[in-house]
Amino acid sequence: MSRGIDLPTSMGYLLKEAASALRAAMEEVLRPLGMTITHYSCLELLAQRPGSSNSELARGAFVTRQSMNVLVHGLERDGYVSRPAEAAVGKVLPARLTPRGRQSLAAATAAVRSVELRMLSGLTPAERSTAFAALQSMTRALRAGPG
Amino acid sequence: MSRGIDLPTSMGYLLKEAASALRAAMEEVLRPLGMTITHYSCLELLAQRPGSSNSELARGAFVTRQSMNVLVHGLERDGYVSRPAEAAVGKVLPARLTPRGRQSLAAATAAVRSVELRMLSGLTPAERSTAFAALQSMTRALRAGPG
DNA sequence: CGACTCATGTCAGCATCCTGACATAGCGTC
DNA sequence: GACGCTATGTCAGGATGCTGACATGAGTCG
Repeated sequence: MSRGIDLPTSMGYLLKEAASALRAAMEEVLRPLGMTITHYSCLELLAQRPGSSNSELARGAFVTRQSMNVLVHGLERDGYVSRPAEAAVGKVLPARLTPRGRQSLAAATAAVRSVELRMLSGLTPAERSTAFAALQSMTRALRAGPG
Repeated sequence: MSRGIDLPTSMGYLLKEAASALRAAMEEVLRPLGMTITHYSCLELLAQRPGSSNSELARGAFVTRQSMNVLVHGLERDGYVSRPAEAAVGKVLPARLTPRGRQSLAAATAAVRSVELRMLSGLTPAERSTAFAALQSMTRALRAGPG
């Protein structure tokens, strides 16, 4: 089919490839639970930072406020999260997990953890920490801007 | 604003974070050239594998055949790539870069290369190859499936 | 206090990409 | 040659996410 020419051996392409594979694997294990990756990300963020605002969740899940807004509304409608009807102070509506949301998250977390373990199965602890530091360095350098 | 609680320190989150930062940085440098990431990816793939089919390009750019199809039609309309009107054999329409496409790609490649260099600026050659191998291992393990 | 800046929530419109489905061509097997 | 399997190109429909814009509230500085 293809002439077997070398695919791009750039770190950028490899990073995209790994992220794509991770995304596919996570979708695969979350689908049986009736959740999407964004669903899970939102719940996981709320578990770690209860009372987060919509905008904070959006930044944590790498989406816009608007997208996260419709998602949170859906989660609220389905009883996974709860928000006060009106802002106690300012315009921020702090969201929290409901018991149902916490229960749903527990199953999802287990599934995602298994994916992450599989992803790291071929690496020694030393290699893992090196890769971890390298990814942190890359993210920092990219965020620094062109200057 | 936030209580400064530790953000997820999982490799998966970090991978997504790095890929997101890379995407943002690439969009930033490609926008002045009037190109999107998918545009660039398609042209780069065609430069490395001339005569690729639409489906091959889709796999290489991590999108569906349908999405790549509309993209290639646009690139063909704008004179960046050329495809035969009818398939010489089978249904495959092999695409090739036009001189204009090659010229446009050259500028984009330079811009993307600068982003990649910035991304790797904080890493030693040894760290780079270790990270490269780690990403390859992670991708392989994820693609292997749950079994 | 008044003006300015910033962050947030929200609305409307649009672009992008995907899922599902279909017909067709090549390939291998019998 | 007939059949099944795979891959490709294409069409229609819908879900998802983003850009642009607006009003409001909080904090800051003169």
